[in-house]
Amino acid sequence: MDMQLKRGMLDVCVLAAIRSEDSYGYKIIKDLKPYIVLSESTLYTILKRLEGAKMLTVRTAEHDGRLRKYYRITAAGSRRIEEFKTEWAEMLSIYRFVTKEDESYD
Amino acid sequence: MDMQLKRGMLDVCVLAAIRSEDSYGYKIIKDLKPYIVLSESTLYTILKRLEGAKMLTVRTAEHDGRLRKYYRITAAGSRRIEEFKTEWAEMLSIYRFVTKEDESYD
DNA sequence: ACATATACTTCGTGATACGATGTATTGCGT
DNA sequence: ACGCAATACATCGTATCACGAAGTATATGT
Repeated sequence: MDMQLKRGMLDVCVLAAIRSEDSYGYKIIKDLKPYIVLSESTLYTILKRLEGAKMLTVRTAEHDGRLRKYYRITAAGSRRIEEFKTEWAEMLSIYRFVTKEDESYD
Repeated sequence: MDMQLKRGMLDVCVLAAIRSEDSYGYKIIKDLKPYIVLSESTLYTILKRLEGAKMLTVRTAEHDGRLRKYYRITAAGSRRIEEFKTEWAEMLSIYRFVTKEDESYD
């Protein structure tokens, strides 16, 4: 999968991964793996960016004597997912343009 | 439209714009405008990249006493468009994951 | 004891979209 | 005749961003 292509989906994928319940870095990567592969350095960069944009909040909690950072989606984060749905319609229009058969010759 | 999202589509859009007949920079921008807006600096960067990847060839021709650079798609360029169709299936799978309703609570 | 999995962090690099700016010609309105 | 918009291409610098590499530290299985 071309990195450029998935680029715009990454942020929204991470938000979707924490949508139904709070999650943490390692788990997010594993949950997303069937759909999109991303490295740890990529994920933590994204999490920081989303935190800066107030699309998620962070809380540190101990689990089995080890610290975990749990991420929770905010209203702004949910709105971002909704916005993405709109953008997808534009993507679809572009897709149709690219894949439409050439009708100049037949 | 979020730049990140359209990023992966740009190259393929440009290829699609010259697919049915040779075209030149200014015209490509106008033809793509209904689907995707890109600046001249962006387009010429892309055209150079696609030329480097041998997905298109360039020829300079005079038109109304002014030089134009006409771009023609190659077999590799057409293959790139076909490849994109496959990638789109992955994009769709990601889209479904992001937009699927949360079934944890009802 | 050692390897593997879990868990998070930082740094550097390469790719790339785009605004700004520049050059040059054509065509149109007044 | 003059100015301005449109046509047409090019270059430079910058900001964003994904990711590999490397590091730190703990838990668990063999």
